[in-house]
Amino acid sequence: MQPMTRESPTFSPLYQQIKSLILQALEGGEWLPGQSIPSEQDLAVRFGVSQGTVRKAIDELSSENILLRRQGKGTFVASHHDPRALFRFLRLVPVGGGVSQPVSVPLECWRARAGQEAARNLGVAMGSSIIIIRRLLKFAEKPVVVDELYLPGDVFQSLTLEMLQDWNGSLYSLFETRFGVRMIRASERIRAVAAERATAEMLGVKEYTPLLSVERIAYTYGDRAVEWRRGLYSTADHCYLNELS
Amino acid sequence: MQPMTRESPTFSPLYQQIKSLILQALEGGEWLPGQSIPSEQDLAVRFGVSQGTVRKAIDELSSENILLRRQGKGTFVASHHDPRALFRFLRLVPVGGGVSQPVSVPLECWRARAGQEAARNLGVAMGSSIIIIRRLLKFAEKPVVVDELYLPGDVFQSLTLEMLQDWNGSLYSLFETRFGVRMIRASERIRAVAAERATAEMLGVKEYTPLLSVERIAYTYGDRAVEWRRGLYSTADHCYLNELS
DNA sequence: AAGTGGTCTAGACCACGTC
DNA sequence: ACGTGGTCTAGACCACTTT
Repeated sequence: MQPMTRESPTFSPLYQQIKSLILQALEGGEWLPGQSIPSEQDLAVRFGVSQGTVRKAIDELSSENILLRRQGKGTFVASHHDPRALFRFLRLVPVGGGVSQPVSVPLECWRARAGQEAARNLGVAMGSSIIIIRRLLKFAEKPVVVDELYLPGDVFQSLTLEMLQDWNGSLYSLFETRFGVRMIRASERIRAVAAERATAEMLGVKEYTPLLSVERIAYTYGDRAVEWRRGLYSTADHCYLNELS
Repeated sequence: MQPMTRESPTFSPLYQQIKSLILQALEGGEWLPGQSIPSEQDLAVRFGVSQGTVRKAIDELSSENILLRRQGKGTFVASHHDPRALFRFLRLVPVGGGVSQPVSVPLECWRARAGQEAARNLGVAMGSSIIIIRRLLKFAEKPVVVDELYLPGDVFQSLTLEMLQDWNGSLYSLFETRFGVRMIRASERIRAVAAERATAEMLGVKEYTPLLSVERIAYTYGDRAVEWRRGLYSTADHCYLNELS
């Protein structure tokens, strides 16, 4: 592999090309979440570039939380099994300051056809098969979030309510393990809404209580949207924490 | 300058030490926001290290939005005058998808003594002098946010309501220009609350309308807290956008 | 001792912006 | 033509982990 010259219309730095090749390998399942990838030196030989160039590619993938470097041990494919990954996608902290692990309680799971909004958010055709999940998130036995998720049916074909209930771990670790779908990034749109009666009951708050409405679109490799969800957060005992930097 | 050995109890990589020295120079006002800093080669000579080491230090400062590299031109001290810096600290987008610049409308500005909460959040002694600002944020003539800010009195001594009203630009660009205080990062805690009567009137919504309560602590160099604010956001036409990555 | 990532250096050349 | 940051290389040595 050689650096292209400015003459090339598709010019990009060598380390970016290496980064793409590594991403391809990841997407193709050559190295699975939790496993180590080859050493920098091996990859340098494989791609025919210097170790420094591989290093720079891995640096970026590492800062994007796609790979994880561990000195002396190697470089690993990031996994949602890692408890540190949890807070990345669930930015809820107790208002008092303590710590407690969330417990996911799946309520329903059914098939449907994509409406206009779901189709747009998931990047699929209207009328195509989708899966809808409703679920509760509890902290220390107390319900804090009620979620509704929309997933593309083709990707999550064999998903059932039982599978969700039998799994103890995050949804994303289930998706990663059972469906080979690893969430890379997401964007959330947050608004304030009043609790409707059914929601209020599930969360144990009064009707019309202000709640956070958190709408998320999550993406896997190649910026492909594979989840659209809307959560209603009770912020009596927890708040959404965001670090601006 | 030389790399320390593992024997040293204060071991840190050379490039981290260079990074600290650059931060010191920034904090000391050696290079002001918007200005360029010396070239990598000059800094390498000044600090007695290789260009690559300076480069790595600047890389990190650049990824933290403290410096800004421009190929062919040089490396610049980031400034809140840069319109791109605005969205970093105000993650509001129109729900329709259009674009419009916010306009800040200062309402009040007065002196007070720090209570327990303000003292804790600003890292000052209880009873010390603080400044409180109330202000409205409008998008396309419509009020969307009402803010209350708490600032340490010693840092912002000469601040007046007139100064705020005469300034057209963001608050942070005022702080940077008039008080030499540059905000580096902030952390926000978001909850949902019901609008009180006075707030509802200012935002043009009904009493008890659900609003976002966004509480922010902002930090300058050396992780020193220099602002505590609470904003109430009307999310009828705008929503808070957060990218999880 | 061997293998991994982490740091540091020196030098070559490219791409961008200004003079 | 010159100066700036951006890329790429090759090699040395350090720090951490495992064998």
